[in-house]
Amino acid sequence: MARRRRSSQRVTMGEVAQLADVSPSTVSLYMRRPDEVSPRRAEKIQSAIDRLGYLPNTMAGGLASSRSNVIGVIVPTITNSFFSATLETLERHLRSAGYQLLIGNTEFDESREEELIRSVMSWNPAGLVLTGFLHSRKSLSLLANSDTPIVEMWDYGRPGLDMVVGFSHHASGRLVAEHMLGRGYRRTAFISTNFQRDVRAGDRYLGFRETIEAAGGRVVLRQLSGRSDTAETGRLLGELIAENPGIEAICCSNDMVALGVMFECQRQGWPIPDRLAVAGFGNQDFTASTVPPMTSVEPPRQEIGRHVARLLMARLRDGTTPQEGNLDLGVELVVREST
Amino acid sequence: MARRRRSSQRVTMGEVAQLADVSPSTVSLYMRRPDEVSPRRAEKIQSAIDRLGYLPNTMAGGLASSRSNVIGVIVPTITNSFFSATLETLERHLRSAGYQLLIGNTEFDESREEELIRSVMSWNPAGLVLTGFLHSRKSLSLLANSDTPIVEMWDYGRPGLDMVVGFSHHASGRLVAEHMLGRGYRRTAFISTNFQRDVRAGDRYLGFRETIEAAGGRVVLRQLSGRSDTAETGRLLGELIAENPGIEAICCSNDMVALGVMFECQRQGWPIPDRLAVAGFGNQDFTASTVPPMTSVEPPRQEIGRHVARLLMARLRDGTTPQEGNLDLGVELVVREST
DNA sequence: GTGAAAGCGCTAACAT
DNA sequence: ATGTTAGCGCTTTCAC
Repeated sequence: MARRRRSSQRVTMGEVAQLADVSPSTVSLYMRRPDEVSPRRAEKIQSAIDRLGYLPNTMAGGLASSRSNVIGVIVPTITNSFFSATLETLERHLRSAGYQLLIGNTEFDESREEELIRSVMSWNPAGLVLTGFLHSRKSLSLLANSDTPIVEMWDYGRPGLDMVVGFSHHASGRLVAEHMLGRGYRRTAFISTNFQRDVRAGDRYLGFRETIEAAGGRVVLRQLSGRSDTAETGRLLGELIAENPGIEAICCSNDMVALGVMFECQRQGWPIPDRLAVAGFGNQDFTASTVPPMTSVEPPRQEIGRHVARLLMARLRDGTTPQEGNLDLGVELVVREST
Repeated sequence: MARRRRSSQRVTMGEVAQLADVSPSTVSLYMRRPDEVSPRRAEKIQSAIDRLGYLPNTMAGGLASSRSNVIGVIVPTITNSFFSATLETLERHLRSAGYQLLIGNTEFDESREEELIRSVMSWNPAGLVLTGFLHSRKSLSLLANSDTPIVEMWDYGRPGLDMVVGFSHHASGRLVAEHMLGRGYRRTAFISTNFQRDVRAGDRYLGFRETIEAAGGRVVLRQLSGRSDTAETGRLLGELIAENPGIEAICCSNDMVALGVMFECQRQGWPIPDRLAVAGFGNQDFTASTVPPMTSVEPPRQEIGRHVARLLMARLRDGTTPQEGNLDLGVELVVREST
């Protein structure tokens, strides 16, 4: 069934001006700096706005002022509690400062990032937030001749394009390794989402492996084919233990993988941590309630959002970058009974 | 090099035209309908674009054509696998058709929805996607005198503002109830995230309760104080069973709550489903791997995204709404060993 | 404090 | 097929 609608004309600033009996530029001034308009006219203008249901046209405003209130944010995926928590915090902080987030997700595809950067830059954004340091050559050249403030987030330890807010995934893997070594585990395994998809999981693995091996231990690696999948994790763990029965501890690239490991242990009747110690990454809500409670690493999801917003706004306000334009927020190991 | 520009200054269409030795409007035409430009000039224009690194200014284009490629999407939260999966699918489909998503999250606050609608509408969006049917009076009046296509998603069964894509949460609660009754459970409980936050969980509860009670059963309700929290869920379950030792089955408002219930059962040594049957909602990946595997309801997360995109694009293309502008996508009960 | 006028960078009639 | 011209709805000098 086809339905026709009147294409209702939007109210413009000029119409508001006419009704309020002032000039358009006075209305414009009122919208931007209300206290520079005399109370009498201010009131007339406001009532005209209310009466007509006026909504300013952001595009026209952005074009005229040749600056926008848009901040582009590009993440690998929003279906992931890591990035979505950061996004939510970032959104809250930036929106309250009058900015609008334009979110793009690459679905872990580098060429999509390029396309997204293109698309975001065409909005003339006030700022751009990227995930990690890995960008294609073309992406870099797109950003090279632009003076848009850029923050790379969720990683740390390599030179960034502009500002950086994150933490070292390598150090985070090391932290778990040191804990495992402290508990006396030497024969370990690392079960991970695919490094192709998630380079940062790869960094955590390296940090873990280097530390374990430096202490004379051993690390067997298993990668899932794609994203965290508890069923595949269970299968992988079964094979892993069949081939390496001496393994005492498993470090997982995230909590979901660790959950899959714990379920499989339960199914096999392997007591945790006596037969197998298990650690996750993410410290998601449920880690405190697993049986036994899961040792995990708490990444600064929300803090990242907060600081990205702070740096961006400092730059936008006065063109400066705070001293700490390169910020390592660190992680915390939450030790529970699974190790 | 023809001329020097300060790097902060963006290249305009006019500069491309100049370098390609054509008029701006030819460049404009080339950008929008390349095959209506002669191959010779097309090539010159393209090489000028490449050489200058030209990126069109979306705001200027939008203003001039008085239409935008923006689709506003407002969800309660993006930190929730339900909505984020829908968003990801929606984004993929709409972006490939040239649209840009403007995502806002209300954090379950009705007054924030109003503000977000305002903010989105100021972009003159081509379409608007809202979650559910509950909108404040002011929100409604904002939408009343606009001809923007609107889709309300993730719910079904009440009259919508325009188009609707979702499923009945009431029916989904009923489905679980019928399954439980079929298994012989009559003394049941419903543990839920807070209805204030999540009205749809409330609908599922109603559907569940009505069906159980119609069969002579009983339902005890427990609400969490906020979002799904496995620790709080454990506590609640403990109290619930202490006060109602006869309860045989628990229906949870989502899989995370059900996971909390299963952990608590494991901790207490209550065999599932013999002492207590447990069902979730969401059919998240991990439900297949819990011990025992969890019975859950599969909502059409991705399908919602797909169909919202489809309806929106049909309307935008030819102004029509397909036959099924009001779409119940239904749910599927996935029965596993936890019931 | 207020208004007139000149754009912002593009699109869309229309003319050629 | 290409160019000319007149806006889109707002912001921003700059007079008054």
